[in-house]
Amino acid sequence: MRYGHPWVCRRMMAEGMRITQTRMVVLDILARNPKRHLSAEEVFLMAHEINPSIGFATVYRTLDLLTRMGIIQKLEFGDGRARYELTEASKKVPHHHHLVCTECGKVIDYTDFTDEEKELLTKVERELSEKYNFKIKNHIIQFCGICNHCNERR
Amino acid sequence: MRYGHPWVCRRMMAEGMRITQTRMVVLDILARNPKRHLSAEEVFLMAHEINPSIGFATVYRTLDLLTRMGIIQKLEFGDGRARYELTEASKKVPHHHHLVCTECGKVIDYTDFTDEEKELLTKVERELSEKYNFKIKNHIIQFCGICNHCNERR
DNA sequence: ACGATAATGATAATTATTCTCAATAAAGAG
DNA sequence: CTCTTTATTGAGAATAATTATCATTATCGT
Ligand SMILES: [Mn+2]
Ligand SMILES: [Mn+2]
Ligand SMILES: [Zn+2]
Ligand SMILES: [Zn+2]
Repeated sequence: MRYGHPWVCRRMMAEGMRITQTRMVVLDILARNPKRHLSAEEVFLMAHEINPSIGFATVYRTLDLLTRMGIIQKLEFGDGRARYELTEASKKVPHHHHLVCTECGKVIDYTDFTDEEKELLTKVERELSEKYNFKIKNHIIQFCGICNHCNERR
Repeated sequence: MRYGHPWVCRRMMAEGMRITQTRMVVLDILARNPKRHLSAEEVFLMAHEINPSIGFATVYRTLDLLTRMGIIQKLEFGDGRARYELTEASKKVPHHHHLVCTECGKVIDYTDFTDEEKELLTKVERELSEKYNFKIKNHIIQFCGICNHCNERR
């Protein structure tokens, strides 16, 4: 069968993994929804519409696999369910961080200031990596607070 | 009764909250273990040793309360349980960020580079705050990767 | 097409966290 | 100190996200 995402497929094959229908469907859902922060359940529901035989457990397994491969990133915004989005490495999504409202859970992606941030981050990563002998794969940066909507309701 | 943490007590009273045994015990446990990243269960077990009548639900409630007050911070390192530590605002713990090993779950606190980081962070926070009309309370910065121990085991 | 086996789907099991509600204890008034 | 009000608590049940199990299936090199 023919699938998209040749870069991911190549990596999977190189590591002896099988390229399955479910894996491609899950990856495709994430690639087609770069702006959202999908939970496992949301991915499952969308996958289920494409192919009703896809199971919930496999969605979890696939999300975990893609996370370990560094293709997607698992994020926890404090509402008790993990969320997933493509990483910068996928080339489908720009490098960005998050603003999280602790009142309503709203999440804002921001790409501003990332040049300066990026520079410092690269430096910090390099030095931490050296000092602690730690192989850094990625990072999570979130600013937590109250969004404008929640602010006005006071 | 006489308790420590006068700063926290003052804030609680000012907001009409009651200063209870359980709250003080939980706060004390966190203040006495600044280096660890205690889970709710760990706090409960320690609280239970001090006063066996303290219940699990109240530990959760107190951790949530202290988090909302900005005295402690809730952290998720990806192992499925939240962890808590004092914030900088408590003056008992220095401003720091985290290195998280995605293999074994080890967490390293690092205080290096925080001067530069801090400066940029302050600037970013100010600008984001303005642009998105977002009242920023704190931030979470984590570098994820593989620790030296896990690296050597390959 | 075939065989070895990695991957899957259904479902049960686990586990962190939240909810419920009667009982308790903190704080202010007298 | 005693009394009253009511925020807070403890026990246990309930919820909900994630993980484990296991028989079945689909992938892929041959
Ligand atoms: Mn995002
Ligand atoms: Mn820490
Ligand atoms: Zn909000
Ligand atoms: Zn490790």
